[in-house]
Amino acid sequence: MEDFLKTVAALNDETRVLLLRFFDEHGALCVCDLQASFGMIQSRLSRHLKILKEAGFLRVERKGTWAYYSIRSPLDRFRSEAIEEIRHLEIELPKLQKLSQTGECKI
Amino acid sequence: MEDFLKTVAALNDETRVLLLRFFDEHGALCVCDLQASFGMIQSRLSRHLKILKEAGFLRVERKGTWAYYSIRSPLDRFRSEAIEEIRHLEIELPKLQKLSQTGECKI
DNA sequence: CATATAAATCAAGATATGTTGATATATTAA
DNA sequence: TTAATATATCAACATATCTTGATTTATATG
Repeated sequence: MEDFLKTVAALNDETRVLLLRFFDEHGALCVCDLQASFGMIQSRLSRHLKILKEAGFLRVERKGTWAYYSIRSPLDRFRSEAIEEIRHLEIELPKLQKLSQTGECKI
Repeated sequence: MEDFLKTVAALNDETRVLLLRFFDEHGALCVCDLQASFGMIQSRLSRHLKILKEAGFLRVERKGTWAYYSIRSPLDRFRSEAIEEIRHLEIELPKLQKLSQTGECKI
């Protein structure tokens, strides 16, 4: 029960749904990429990424000071179905700004 | 997005997960059956049933003063998967007290 | 009609969650 | 070591959600 509630609680926020969809489309991204793409402040993103990670949706890989988040694989059945559902939502996502790759990340 | 968030919000509460599992096991039940079975007050149950209904999980059929709730059928894919997931949770449910059938419902 | 029962709704308080700005931590490089 | 950058965490406030008890609504019955 605890695990299930943590999973659905993670899904129960528009920002986190947008993030999951963004990762689903673009793969691994670091926080500053998301800051640039979504125009959100860093503490807000860190919080949501932590919730998604602890709910089993995301994994993190550190490279220097960067933290690259991506959708965990494999996902169990229910989480996969959730991602699939999110994949088919009609939502407008921001354009990807991948600053971490070009070294422009000084936000 | 709105519909998806409403669906996961409905799942994001232990009481509602227990109710869904209870309906999954026992079929149609009225509010007073649930009051007797769960030992919860009526306003609390009515609120949760309304949320589950408006999220597309339950339907209601009125018979006199009774309102019989049951899991809606057919459910779309994601809601079905949610029910399936809930079906496999290791949770302890109360024993069913079906007062509405025996006419004992005077709570 | 008046009364009784089942269910829905409302108001108030408690708890949880999200946002922001400030601060702390970690890594890299001078 | 010091400074700079990226990320994480914290504190304060705002908003949302849950619970309860009281009230309202709807139906059935005398």
